[in-house]
Amino acid sequence: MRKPDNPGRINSSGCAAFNATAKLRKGLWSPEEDEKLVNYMIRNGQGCWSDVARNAGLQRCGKSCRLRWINYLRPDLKRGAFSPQEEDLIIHLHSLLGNRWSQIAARLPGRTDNEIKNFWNSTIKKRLKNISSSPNTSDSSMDQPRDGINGRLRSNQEHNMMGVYMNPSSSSSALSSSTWQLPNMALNPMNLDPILPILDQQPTGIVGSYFDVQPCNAQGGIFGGGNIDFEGQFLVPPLESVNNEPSGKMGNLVEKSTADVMNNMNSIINYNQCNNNNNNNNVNNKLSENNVRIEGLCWEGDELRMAMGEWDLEELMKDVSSFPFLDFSSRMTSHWT
DNA sequence: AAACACCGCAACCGCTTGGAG
DNA sequence: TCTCCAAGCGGTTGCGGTGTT
Repeated sequence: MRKPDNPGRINSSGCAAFNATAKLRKGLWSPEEDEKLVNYMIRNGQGCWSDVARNAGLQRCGKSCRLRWINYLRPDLKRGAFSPQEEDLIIHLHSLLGNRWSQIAARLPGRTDNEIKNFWNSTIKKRLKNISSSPNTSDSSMDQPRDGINGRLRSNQEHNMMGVYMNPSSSSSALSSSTWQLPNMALNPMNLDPILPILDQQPTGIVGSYFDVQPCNAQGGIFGGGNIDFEGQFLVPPLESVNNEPSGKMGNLVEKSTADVMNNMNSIINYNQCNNNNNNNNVNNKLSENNVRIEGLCWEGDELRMAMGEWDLEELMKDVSSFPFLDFSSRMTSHWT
């Protein structure tokens, strides 16, 4: 926390528009200031933040008001500790999005980017660091995702394409497990995620893409195949910004069947790199037989690229051979028989 | 009980982006 | 095209609380 500055102190931050004419407060907000801001927002709603600060009678810059409202006073904020499900989701999303806290926060209703950022830096990062501090994972930097087996730092491209830090124990607190491994990724439409209710809050009512991940075995054989135990889960609700974009610009959002999801994913990862077509067919057939359906948001080609924030998938796919965990087919068959 | 170390988190800072004129 | 400004974002700071010695 910061000590409230003298009210007379000239603001030297980014609130340039006010500096010349007003002496602005900095530091912690008093209850009176909070009350003024809340009352104003309730009465007038959000407008230009400079006007909010002025009209609410606050000696604060608009930027400060905005932050206070967004991070603390907003009525729809969820308070209290992060649930294990939220932890899981944050970790999964961070593995995909990196430090795009606002993007992550957009998928966690009631949580702010600041809150998630703090939570990550103080709690999750530390736990991951502890996990990675085994003899084989001595590198201390946790800003990059790492291979849970040998501690090798992965490139951002690898990072973006994989779900890292997957939790083998499913919905329990993700990082409480000492057996964290990189996932072998596989689709599992059968296993509904306890996080799913979060998605009900998506404005369109469309449920987001849902993929499951397969934890690697405890012996470190992440690419070893073998029996599949679908436990770890992986969920990426859609970006609201994507939802709101007109079709044609950001891509259409389409509800698709599980088989379609499979096909999309296969095309996305340039499935030609994977050899076992029989297994792939086997999986798709199995999905079709069971008439299983994922209420999924899917993006194809450019659509997916846009949805993933302009990442160059072709670039990402260049090294697809270095992502054996993306080979769904060779690890799924035993589960479906 | 006091001193110290560590941690969590509210708030700040500086930069980028996008819209308006 | 350029400038200005508001909004948004991610990184950083530093205080108060808590745990440890």
